[in-house]
Amino acid sequence: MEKRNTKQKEKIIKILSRKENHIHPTINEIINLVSKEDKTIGQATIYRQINNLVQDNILKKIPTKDGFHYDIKTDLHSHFICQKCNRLIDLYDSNYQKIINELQNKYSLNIIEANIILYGICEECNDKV
Amino acid sequence: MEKRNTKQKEKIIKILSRKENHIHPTINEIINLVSKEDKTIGQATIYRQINNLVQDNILKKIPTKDGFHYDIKTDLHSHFICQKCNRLIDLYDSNYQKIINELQNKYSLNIIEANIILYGICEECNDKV
DNA sequence: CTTCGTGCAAATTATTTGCATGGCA
DNA sequence: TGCCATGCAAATAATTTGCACGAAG
Repeated sequence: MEKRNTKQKEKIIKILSRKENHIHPTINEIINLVSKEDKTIGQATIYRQINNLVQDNILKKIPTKDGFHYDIKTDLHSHFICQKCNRLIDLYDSNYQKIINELQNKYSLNIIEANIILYGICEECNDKV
Repeated sequence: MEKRNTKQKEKIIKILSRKENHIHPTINEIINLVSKEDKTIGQATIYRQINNLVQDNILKKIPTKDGFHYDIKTDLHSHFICQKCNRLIDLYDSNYQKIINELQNKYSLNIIEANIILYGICEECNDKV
């Protein structure tokens, strides 16, 4: 599982690490972000590196109804997707861990990862009506 | 939004309604189930009907890391996917609604739907080690 | 009778793979 | 130097669409 450090990999991580890019991009958005800065990086490389980063637990792969999004943050939180404006918003709640613990005990599971996605209408879109 | 009742649509609903098929099938599993009983139904029709049923809230589309699964049940519950045996298990917990309500208030959201997916190792696979 | 849903095949989109080459360790 | 990661293009997989026709209302 030894992985090499290439300038392609470093550039992808660097771009995804920027605060302004903490937008849970899809693979296409990642391809666009990367290509905008370096047109020489092939998209197969981006696919391969993104999959590597997910395997190495640097990125989290978030399945949604609209396809996969990627999140570089790793602390336990959930996501809200507005069905009007399509924004993806991070939600934090102190009770997640409690619920997960309860479920672990109740069903005798070993829970490693949680994907909690809520769909609805966000505050702004609600106000606009 | 008027939809016709065709024998293809009826057959698909009938098959998915059977208890033994409450296995959160993927689109491919659905295509197999349907084709096994009626080879004359085209797969484009199955794709189209499944999407209709999701739109009409008869089926729930569940995004997971391994692609979409479909669930004919509609009551609030979450799913657990065992990363060893790949089983998808339904989990029920009375606190979901409470958490969702809290998040609604805290973030001023209008939450319409929740997708909660937990990944880990199930009891049986844990015991096998 | 009119219009929608269907089956088929082709088109499109998304993702993976084979291979020759250059770059990292 | 040896081997892995890359870029490119082609292959494959997943999903959607165009069209002529048959069936539902």
